[in-house]
Amino acid sequence: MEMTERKEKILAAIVEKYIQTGEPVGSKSLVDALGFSVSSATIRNEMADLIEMGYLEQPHTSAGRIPSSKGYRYYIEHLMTAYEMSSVEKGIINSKLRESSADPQAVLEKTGNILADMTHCAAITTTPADFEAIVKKVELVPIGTRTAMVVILTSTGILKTKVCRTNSEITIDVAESFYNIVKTHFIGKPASELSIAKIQTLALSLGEKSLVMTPLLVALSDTAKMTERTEMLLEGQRNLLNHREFESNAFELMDFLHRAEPLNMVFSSYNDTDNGMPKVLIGNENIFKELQSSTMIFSKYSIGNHESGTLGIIGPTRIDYARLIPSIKYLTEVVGIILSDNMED
Amino acid sequence: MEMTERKEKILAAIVEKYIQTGEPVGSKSLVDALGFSVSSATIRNEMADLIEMGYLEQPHTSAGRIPSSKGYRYYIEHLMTAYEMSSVEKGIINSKLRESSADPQAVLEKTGNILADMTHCAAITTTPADFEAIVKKVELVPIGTRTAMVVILTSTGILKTKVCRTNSEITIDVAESFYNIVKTHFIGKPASELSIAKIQTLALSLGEKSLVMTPLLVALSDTAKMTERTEMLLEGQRNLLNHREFESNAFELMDFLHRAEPLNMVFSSYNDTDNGMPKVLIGNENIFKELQSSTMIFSKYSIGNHESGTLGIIGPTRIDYARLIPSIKYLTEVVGIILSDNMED
DNA sequence: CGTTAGCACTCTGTTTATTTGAGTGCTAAC
DNA sequence: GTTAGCACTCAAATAAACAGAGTGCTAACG
Repeated sequence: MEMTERKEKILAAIVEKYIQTGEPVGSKSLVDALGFSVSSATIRNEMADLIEMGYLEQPHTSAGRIPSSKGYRYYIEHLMTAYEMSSVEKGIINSKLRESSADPQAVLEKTGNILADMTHCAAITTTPADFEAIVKKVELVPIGTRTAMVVILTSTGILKTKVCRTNSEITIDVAESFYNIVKTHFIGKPASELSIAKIQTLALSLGEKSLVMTPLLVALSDTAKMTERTEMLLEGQRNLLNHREFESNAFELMDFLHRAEPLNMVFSSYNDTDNGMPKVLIGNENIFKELQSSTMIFSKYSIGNHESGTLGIIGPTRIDYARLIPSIKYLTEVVGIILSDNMED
Repeated sequence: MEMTERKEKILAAIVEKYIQTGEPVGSKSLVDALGFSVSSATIRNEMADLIEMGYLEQPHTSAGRIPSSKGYRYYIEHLMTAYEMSSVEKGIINSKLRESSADPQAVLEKTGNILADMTHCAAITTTPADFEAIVKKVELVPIGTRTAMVVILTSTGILKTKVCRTNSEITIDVAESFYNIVKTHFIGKPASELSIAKIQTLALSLGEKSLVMTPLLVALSDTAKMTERTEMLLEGQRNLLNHREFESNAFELMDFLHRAEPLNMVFSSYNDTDNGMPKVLIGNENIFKELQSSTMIFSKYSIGNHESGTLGIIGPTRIDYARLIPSIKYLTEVVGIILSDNMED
């Protein structure tokens, strides 16, 4: 059976009405919602076809219809007219994000908040990470006589610090040796080379200085690891409680969201930028059963030219796709721009 | 009417049974739970007295009894035998926290996680803050030609950093001037003196250098402010969903917890350390109506000798006080010790 | 042939009535 | 002061009845 224009119009009307009301949509209520005039019986016939084609579902025999995952997908790919954000809205978002633009972590937290507020869903953002990043700069900042802060800056503009403590005094002499080692072994090389293993072999060759140096180098290695590791920020989980579809299993969903690994798996298995369009996973399109009554919309922001992190939302499948997809797209772009600004020298 | 030993035993039994089962406790089921043998009628008489005295409540006529806030309070103050944590448990907590002991933020996050896991409640921790802190050290770490990181260390061991960007190059000359200004105006003085107002008057007196210097000084002021501001970390909110008492209003409660100010108000209005014992606020003992069906247990950790921050939990009033109060007490002590360690030079 | 009116049928959600049982409060006797 | 006994209360569970939204099907229509 093939799709006709009228079927498309009916499908679109059902999706939109259902998104709006949350109630299964009946044939009668569609009669007036549609532009052209047909009887409810005709619509029923068409709806029966749409069910057969897999675009609609029936909660039970004598109930209205609701869109299936496939129905939503057809809708977002062929039927919906994406909402255009006004420049005012854009301006507000922009200025909110610029407030704390120097700290990536803060920017992403804010982004999460904005997303959660805008969408009434749970928002997820991941901090930038880049496995190919190279160490650009290392600094050792003295804090106390035996305490210092290690600072790493990578080529992708990621800045991480860590405080470490040693057993003996960090003299100027020590600091100098530290910088020498860093210069010859690490600057200009991938951060991933700063492994514990390498540190250990290096420490062995240091002789008596090894004792003071090792903690510093270990801290350095830890910090380097931080530049590679993505961290997940979860905002607005409480919004999930306002959707009836999660009444019963809100805990399971929230618990799932806290286990970062599976989500990371999802994010990383969709690495190809779809021309900058956010990726949408609807209901049973999700791999994890915990998500199969939800929709995820996410997108990768780029720092410079590298896809560095993800931001997205999780909500019910019944969600205003036409508005949210463009919003997430825009936020992704802005975050990319702001964080890229940070990178330049 | 005065309290008798038998009444106490009955009250304790009711509280404990109710905490365990969540069902109103009837007179019959108490007969065998009590050590001595009396009939259910006698217990009923006693329970009637306890209601009159305000220690018990009745959800409706012909139902069992549940403890009132006052009843819980009497229980924790006179009747319960505090649970002693085993040294194994203590050891586990200790080592978990030591893992990331250098970064206070990380320690508190971990603490929150541990608390949430242990108690199945929502856990709140606040970062250390001290209004009387004195600026001990300031560093300017070069990041790029026009970017630098400002570092502040206070007398209470709080370390904060902020990246800032200027419009012109940060030369060695500029850095020197910066250090001079800092040395003469800020080191050894309270962090609170680093106000924007003061920065502004200072900037005016700088002449041509003002242009480069102002962003640096503003960043410095911002960073100083960060040392004073407490930040709230909320962990394990989802646990609240597992308590029937929050079935209907979980959203309201979670939403309340996200508005940091009211909670801060609560924390700061109980500043006196009650001999190191955690503060317990049960049901209607809470000022905010959003909390009146919950119990808060919190306690202040000290860095050095100053009370610096708070950690605690929020859960239903029906909670295992005998176990949780000592746990929170212990955690508070450990966190204090770990963070104090960081402070020493 | 697609469209439509008509109608019996299905299923849910709501209301109302009935029953059950745990638990109480009270009284009178011990 | 304690207890057995008993009538009473109330929430929760079960059942029955009802209303109404919506369908599927059939037969008629243009």
